[in-house]
Amino acid sequence: MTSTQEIDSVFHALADPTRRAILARLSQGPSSASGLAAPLSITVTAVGQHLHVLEASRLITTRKQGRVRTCAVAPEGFSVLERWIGHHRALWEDRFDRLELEVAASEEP
Amino acid sequence: MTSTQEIDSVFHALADPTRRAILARLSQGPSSASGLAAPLSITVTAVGQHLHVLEASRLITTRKQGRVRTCAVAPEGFSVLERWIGHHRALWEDRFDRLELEVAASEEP
DNA sequence: AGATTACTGAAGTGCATGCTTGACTGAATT
DNA sequence: AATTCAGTCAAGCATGCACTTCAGTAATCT
Repeated sequence: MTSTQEIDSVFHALADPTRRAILARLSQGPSSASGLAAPLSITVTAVGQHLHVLEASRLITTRKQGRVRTCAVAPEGFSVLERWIGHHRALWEDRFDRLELEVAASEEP
Repeated sequence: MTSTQEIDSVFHALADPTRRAILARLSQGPSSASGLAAPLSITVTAVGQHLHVLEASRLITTRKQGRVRTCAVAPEGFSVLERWIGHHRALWEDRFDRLELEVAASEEP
């Protein structure tokens, strides 16, 4: 099962363009916090805050060795997202199927 | 192609729990605005604002006949979401494959 | 025709959020 | 040992946003 809190944190994390840019960058390979900040033209502090949000929603993992924190994408957050989509798609396709049945039944009196 | 504006509007729409509740309700069948408002214990005005956001991101369609506006889920917004996930999954899995190749190459001197 | 119903628009409020600055910690470099 | 470098913490600011109330429009009911 997927709790609504998990879903909420994932969608909240992905709602921000800067965080999606960070994810796009990380999906091409790991990076440090300052390495992420440079092309975004924002402060390292701001990046740190985004990383905290992304890590809380399990979209990335973070590990600090020495003085540099290395970030990489994590599959868990994406799984939550995919399960949510799958669930809703199933609901609405099921409803669509039943609608077709009703139409078929009404055409055959 | 999917523009970043489309992606942004879809994620922004889905970031709000109330809007996701509306979607959950609509995935079980169409409803009017006031029919959506009742179980949410918020004003019809608030629902109308949410509907505007959801419609702009093509997650729902609405149609006003007479004085009642009927809402239903739409597949377009979800396609945008699925393409985004697929794109990122492809990037990171590709990277993962290349990583495995490197490891295999380094183990064979 | 008058009353009720379903929604829309404008304006306001309070809280969340993204970002900044400035001071600080600890690791690496010289 | 002194300095630079990577990141963190606290506080503040400005914008955005979800929601409300109040007023208005148009369709439906009696």
